[in-house]
Amino acid sequence: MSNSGKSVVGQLRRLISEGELLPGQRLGEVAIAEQLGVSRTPVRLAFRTLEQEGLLQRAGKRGFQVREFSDADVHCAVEVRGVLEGLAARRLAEQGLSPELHARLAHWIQKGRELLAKGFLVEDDVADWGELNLGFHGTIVDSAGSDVVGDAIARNNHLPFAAADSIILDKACLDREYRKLQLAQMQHELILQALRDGEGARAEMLMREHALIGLRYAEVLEGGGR
Amino acid sequence: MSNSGKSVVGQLRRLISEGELLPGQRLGEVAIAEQLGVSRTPVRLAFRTLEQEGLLQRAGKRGFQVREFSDADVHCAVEVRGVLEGLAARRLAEQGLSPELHARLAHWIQKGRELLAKGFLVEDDVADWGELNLGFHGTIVDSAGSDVVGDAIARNNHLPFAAADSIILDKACLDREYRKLQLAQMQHELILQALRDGEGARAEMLMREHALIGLRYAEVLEGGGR
DNA sequence: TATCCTTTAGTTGGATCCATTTTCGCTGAG
DNA sequence: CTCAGCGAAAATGGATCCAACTAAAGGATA
Repeated sequence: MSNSGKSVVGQLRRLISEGELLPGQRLGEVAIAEQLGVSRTPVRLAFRTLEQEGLLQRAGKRGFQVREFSDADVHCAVEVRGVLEGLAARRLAEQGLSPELHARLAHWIQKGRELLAKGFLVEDDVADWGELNLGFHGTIVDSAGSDVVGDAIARNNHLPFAAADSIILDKACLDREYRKLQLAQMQHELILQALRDGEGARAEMLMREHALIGLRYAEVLEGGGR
Repeated sequence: MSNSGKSVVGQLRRLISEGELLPGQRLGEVAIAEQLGVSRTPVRLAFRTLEQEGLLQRAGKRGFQVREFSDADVHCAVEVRGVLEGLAARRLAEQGLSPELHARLAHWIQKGRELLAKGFLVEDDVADWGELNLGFHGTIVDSAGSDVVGDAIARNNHLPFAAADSIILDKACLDREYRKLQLAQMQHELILQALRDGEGARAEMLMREHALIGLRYAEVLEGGGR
């Protein structure tokens, strides 16, 4: 079977985010089980996990259905990530940035500078930006002093449109994406500045605004990008 | 069986929050299954749910263990609730408070006034306050325009010390609790004022500060009350 | 003809069974 | 005496079986 490698949860997540399973669609355990070539047991386990993640919701008294997200939901999910990452940034600024942490963040910022230095984007840059963006954000969140914040962000990121690396919406329009990443890079640098100088409130607000980058563009692009 | 009524998830949650299952303790499926008098299947489902809720974490490659929470975790969890409820309050203020919503919130505030009017607390008041507090907070969160915020808060509230109704720590010391609830009531009234007048930033900040009530007391009380 | 009741089919929750993996303990050798 | 290797037992993941419940469909009666 081709599914041995990937978990049922991951497969279902992919099927949902790729639109194979439509929002509102009712999911039967047996149907999914035979579609994935496994027994009902792992499917039942996966349904519970995905329910907690927010991708599925109970359909009445019987079974689950793919949750559908409105524009307001997307907006809220991005704002939720913003306030949570803002909280992490503020805590980090308040507790002081160690030299090691500063170096780690500066490393990712340097990566961003190099990526944008040539003045335009190529397709491969998208993955590289995703990596450094994940590194920058992850470093801040993991340093907030408790896993609780990171867990809350991770749970929120299970909503496919809410994750930080969903900034890149449109590989076709690399010109616009370049300007977007320029702005994001600038915000990263300002955030590090605020963190270094212990400016908690500024770091928090910068991080919250930073989260909205993808959203504002998504709104302009007529609700694109899921 | 005495467990037919309550779900396995609920029973495990109770066992954990009551200290029957100690933090760091390894949980075997069979052990829990026969302790609860059920088969392994519902236990396996419950473990996945509780893992997502953050009460359990994977113990190496095999099985789960009760997650242990540091003081920093407690602090962070309360702050997370604060920023999320603050987000809900700000959104509500920005979108404007309908007359119906204002009436609902004023109703809970009136309940609070009546409860505190007599100048002291009796034991039964604790449950009443929990109900009105839940009503007030729930009304705001449910009106934020998207279930995403409420879901994030609900997930965070699965951490037993993070829920809004965990303000009441000490039934023995009703005098101190009375002063605490007086403060909380005042904050509720200020929050409604800010919501009514469309003061988004003020509503958010008041809500964030409001979340810290239990925490500040808990710190003074030497980490008591879970 | 419409509504209510009954029956039936399908779906979900719980229990048990089988296979795989991991860990612990025992034994033997250096 | 210690460490490594092997074996056994236990625990977990997956599959299947059984029971209970829900929902839908069909028939009967007003």
